[in-house]
Amino acid sequence: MRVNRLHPWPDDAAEAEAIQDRLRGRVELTGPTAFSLVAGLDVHYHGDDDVTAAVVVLDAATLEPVERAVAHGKAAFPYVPGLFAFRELPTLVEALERLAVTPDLLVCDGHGLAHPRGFGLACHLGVLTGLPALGVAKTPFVGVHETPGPERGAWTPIVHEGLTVGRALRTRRDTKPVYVSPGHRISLETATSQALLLTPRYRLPEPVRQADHLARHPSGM
DNA sequence: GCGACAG
DNA sequence: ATCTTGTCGC
Repeated sequence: MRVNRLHPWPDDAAEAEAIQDRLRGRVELTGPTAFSLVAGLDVHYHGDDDVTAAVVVLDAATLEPVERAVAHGKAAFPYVPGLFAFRELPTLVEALERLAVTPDLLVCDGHGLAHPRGFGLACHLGVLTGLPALGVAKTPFVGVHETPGPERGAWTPIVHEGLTVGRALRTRRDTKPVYVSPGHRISLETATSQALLLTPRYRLPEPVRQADHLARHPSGM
């Protein structure tokens, strides 16, 4: 698939924040409620700044893999909480561009709206591709929330600066929750239901799990 | 001033 | 993210 380059690469944190503040206005919180080709994305780090980005596209109905792609590169920015997306974006975009199919939904490893400026990795990838996107993070970042009940499907709102920006969601019974937030062209409600639908067994959604596996073992096995 | 801080 | 053993559960 093709991905647009909507902005120049930032030289420092101030420029990166300015890009986030500008692109934030493009985020849409409504969109489709059902999907047929769902992509999971993840990045694996080696040594200091070598990265491998992986994308796995699954058939939403069966959760069977349809296509995979990987790309190797360098972390493109220093790690700064809140600017994390700039590390992985170029390599993730390269992997996406190697896909022959175009997915309907991107499931990203990190936050979307639940971000200090309301523009996490999932929002950034959504805006660059124009595709619906949601974020699933393994740890909370901004806002406050109660602990959801222990059963699969239980959730509580994440409230940041008076706004509900995401949900703490229990995807598996008695297992630490995940933190779901909209990225682009999706509602919080749909992001939550999709995250749950895509997680029939383990803690993390199947697309992200498989992308994680592929990023770690690009050659197979 | 000090600690915390997606991956 | 990554450095790392054993252990518990499916």
